[in-house]
Amino acid sequence: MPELPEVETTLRAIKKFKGSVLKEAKVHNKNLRWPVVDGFESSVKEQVVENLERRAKYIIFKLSNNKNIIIHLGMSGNLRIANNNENFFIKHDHIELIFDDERIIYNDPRRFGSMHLTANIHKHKLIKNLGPEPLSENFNAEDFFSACNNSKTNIKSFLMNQKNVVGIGNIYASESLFLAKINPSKNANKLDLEACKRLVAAGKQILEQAIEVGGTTLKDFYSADGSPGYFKFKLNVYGREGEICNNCKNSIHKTVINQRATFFCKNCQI
DNA sequence: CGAAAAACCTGGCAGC
DNA sequence: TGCTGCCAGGTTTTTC
Repeated sequence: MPELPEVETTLRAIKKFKGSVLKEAKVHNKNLRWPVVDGFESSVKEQVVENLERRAKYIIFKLSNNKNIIIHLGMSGNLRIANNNENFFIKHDHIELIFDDERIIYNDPRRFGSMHLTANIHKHKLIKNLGPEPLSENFNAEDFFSACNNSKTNIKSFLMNQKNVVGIGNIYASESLFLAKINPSKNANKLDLEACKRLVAAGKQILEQAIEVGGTTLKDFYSADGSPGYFKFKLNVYGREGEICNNCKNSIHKTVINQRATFFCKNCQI
């Protein structure tokens, strides 16, 4: 389910566990994208969750023993909250993080996600090479423009590369490029500063709006299949092949870039 | 080295 | 009803 807004929405839903004691973890299936380390359960047992934060698409639990749990949801992962008096499992519930009254359940059919334990977040291999947060000042037109200049790939792949900016996945890449009126196949090094300004602004706007509507789904967070996500966000191009462009009334086209479905308007996006 | 393709998995759906 | 093939919101690993 996750691009950055969905991860952020998930984080906000579980933020209430900050300050709580993680009584116990149960790993039912350790075979995720990478195996959950041996000793995970004993390492996190009875630790206070001192902070809950997000970096890129990773959710990070800071524990009182100075260890950190890192969670990535992959393509199909989600977290949900369940009451401990409901002994309710569904297929692909892999890990439980159990608190006094409630527990957080990690479910992931495709197991592209993962859960890690590390002492130093910033040295972790999945974290250390990440690019700027899209909603921060570190993601700005000037720096993005100079990075684009040094790239030979197309702008859509460039935008989805987490070294250049984090959090933008396949859906919001198409949506951002539509809003910025840039053709997804265009070489990154062909973008001028004005185009970069539009794209950076578009990316921030899309992500902020998606987070905003994601927040409205929080009330559904308890239901097993009520995962917050894309269904509330109004998409201009993604999944709309053959439909009418909301801007110019030509039809939306679909192509494949880097093995990923890509949607755009040939008329609006130059 | 950077860029492009393959790989990791399961489930849902269209088409036969 | 099956069965088959294709598609899916990510990112690492392998190949060129």
